[in-house]
Amino acid sequence: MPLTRASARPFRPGDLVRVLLPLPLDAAYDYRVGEGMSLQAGDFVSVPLGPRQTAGVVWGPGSGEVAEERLKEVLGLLEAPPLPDQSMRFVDWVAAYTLYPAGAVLKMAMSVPAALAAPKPVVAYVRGRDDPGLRMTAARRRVLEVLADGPARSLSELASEAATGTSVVRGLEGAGAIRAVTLPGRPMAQPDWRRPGPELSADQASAARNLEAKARRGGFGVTLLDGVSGSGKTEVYFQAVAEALKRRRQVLVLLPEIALTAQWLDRFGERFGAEPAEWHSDLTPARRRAAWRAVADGGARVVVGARSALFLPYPELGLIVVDEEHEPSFKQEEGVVYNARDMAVVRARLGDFPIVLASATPSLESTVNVSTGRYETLLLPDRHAGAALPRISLIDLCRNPPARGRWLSPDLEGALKETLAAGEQAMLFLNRRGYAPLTLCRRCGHRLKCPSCTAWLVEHRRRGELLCHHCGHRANRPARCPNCQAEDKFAACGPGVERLAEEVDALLPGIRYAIAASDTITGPKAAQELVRRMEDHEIDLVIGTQIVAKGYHFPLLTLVGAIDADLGLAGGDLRAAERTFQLLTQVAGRAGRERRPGRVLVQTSMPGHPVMEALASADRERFMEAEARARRDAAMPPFGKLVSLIVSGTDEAAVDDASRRLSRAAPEADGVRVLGPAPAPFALLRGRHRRRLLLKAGREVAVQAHVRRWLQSVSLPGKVRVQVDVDPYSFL
DNA sequence: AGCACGCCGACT
DNA sequence: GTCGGCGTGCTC
Repeated sequence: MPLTRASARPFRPGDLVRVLLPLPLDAAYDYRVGEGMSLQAGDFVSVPLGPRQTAGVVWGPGSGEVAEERLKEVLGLLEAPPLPDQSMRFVDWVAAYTLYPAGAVLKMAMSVPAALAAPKPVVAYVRGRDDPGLRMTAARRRVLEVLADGPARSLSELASEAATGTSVVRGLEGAGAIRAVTLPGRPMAQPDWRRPGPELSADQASAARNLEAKARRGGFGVTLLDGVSGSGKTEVYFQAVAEALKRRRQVLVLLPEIALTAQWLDRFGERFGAEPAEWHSDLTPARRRAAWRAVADGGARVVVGARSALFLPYPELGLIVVDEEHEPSFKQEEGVVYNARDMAVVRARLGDFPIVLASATPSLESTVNVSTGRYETLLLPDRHAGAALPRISLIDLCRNPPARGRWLSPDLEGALKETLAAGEQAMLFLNRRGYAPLTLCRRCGHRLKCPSCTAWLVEHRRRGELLCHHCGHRANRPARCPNCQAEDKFAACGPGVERLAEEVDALLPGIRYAIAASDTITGPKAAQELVRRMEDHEIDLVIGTQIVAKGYHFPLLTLVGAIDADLGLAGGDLRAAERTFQLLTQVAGRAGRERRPGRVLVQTSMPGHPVMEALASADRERFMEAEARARRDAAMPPFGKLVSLIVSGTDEAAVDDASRRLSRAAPEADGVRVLGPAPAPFALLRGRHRRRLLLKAGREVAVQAHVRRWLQSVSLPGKVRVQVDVDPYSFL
């Protein structure tokens, strides 16, 4: 009916519309709808902005608060499906919660500007006219034979099937023997929910049925899938994925570290017979564009991605799975600061569909939400296929120390030798990149530090450089001490994975090992290569940082050694104990995942610490209860709320002045306290001085309103920046 | 985020 | 004398 059509596109020529731009502006801008144009909320449009033009989204009717002479006209409607209403509400919600401008949040949903143009038609080749005069070569003949049967091929497909280069194909095109045609966009291969899943254990099957029923019914609800490492959580939630696909809904699976998901993708492919759409930072521009577009037009039914995949414009999202939900890397620390796990729950609530949080070591937040009844829980207490959980033993470094200048205790060294002698594989875990975390001058004690951060320079011997892990500053190893000019007096202090490798190499000459750290495993390809080398038993040992804790399944790996289990406990971080427990449990979970039993040796100088006792006694519940009690007593999250403000700038005096003024203007209300200013843990970072204020409030307090009013009440010079972090994780 | 405007060091 | 460094501010 005309009536519904008119109300569906309510903005007509001459009307004012509010257009949200993907920029950190405080508000959406008003524009006038041009002649011959009709718009609706969600439309992607092109608008003038100062001297340039930008893409934005029609957010609603104009505010009418802008002087007539400043108003400009919408330039045009872009050829992309409109941003779904749920995505718009999500952007507004995240902006209000994180206290970032809505435009900054929208930018995450519009991260591929090229996707807003009409998709390029797919060009493919078919046979052209038969020309007896055509000069024939072997390569040309192969090309024509390939096209003789079956469908049109793209340039690259045709060249590779005919085992020739693209120039031959183009030559034939020029000669008229083949011609290019445009095809409608190629549909992507679709995951097939009808394919039978693997046989599940009784526990798995009952959890799977439960999730399946939730996906069938729809409706918002959070389920914590709490299963020990190796219990087959993935297969269980795949059942819910299959059900959502059957209901014609899109599915999003969030993984903490997409570089490490090669094995996950293989499993998905085996289960559903097609690849999901991938979304992460190292996609090529073309694949990025294709993925965004496929999500927007509904062609992508399953998306697996890192946290930013949450902001893609799903028109039919019906299930989210957050795998490894405890992972701190779900917290985005740059740009808009948000926690993807928490925002995923919000997204599910806005869309009124179920969400599954999966982990072998659930976060305290989720555990508490289960105990208060906000989340449901499904338990998988046993490893799949009868594999046993590994035995965890502590090695007391005070009683059983390594030799001087070494890091492997005699016990761990012995276990390593035994394991390799038995033809099995081992993993050594040390959460420190590089060779040594600190280099000092033995004569004067001078320590090499970063010129623009409060941090030591870390020696990376293999690259022959000293690196700052915070700003990327690089320096060569100086020949003489910059302080006392002494030559050759530098001493490396403490171990990193490279130094550990050196020790192992000396101990077991010829041992085949790989170092796995963020600088050696840089993307999915490198991760896949590591997996392959382990599976093919090309290497006997992996020496890795925290990136080896996640998700890997190495059938022959039976020994895990944690070199310095206490590393994460230093520094008064709120979540230090929880995180250390999770990390060590996850690393331990790599051992003995198939028939051969695993063992885990944890080197610690604090065997009496609650984290170590919990690991040794496999008593997660008691540990988490004690953590929860401590947090409740201190009114800390999740029993209280925190907002951190980092004041930063290059001018230290201005930063100090701004922080003091903020402190004086701090909100005064029941249940709200402001601590600080204090030097932020990195008081100097990338050349900027930093001070921190911390707002602490009761659970019931609407902290956002307080902080918004607080920031508005103080006018600060432009050279001083305030970064707001609602629910800070790392206290950096 | 761009892009323009504006105020201090090494060039024809 | 200017070219240009990026620090600061504005964009409906």
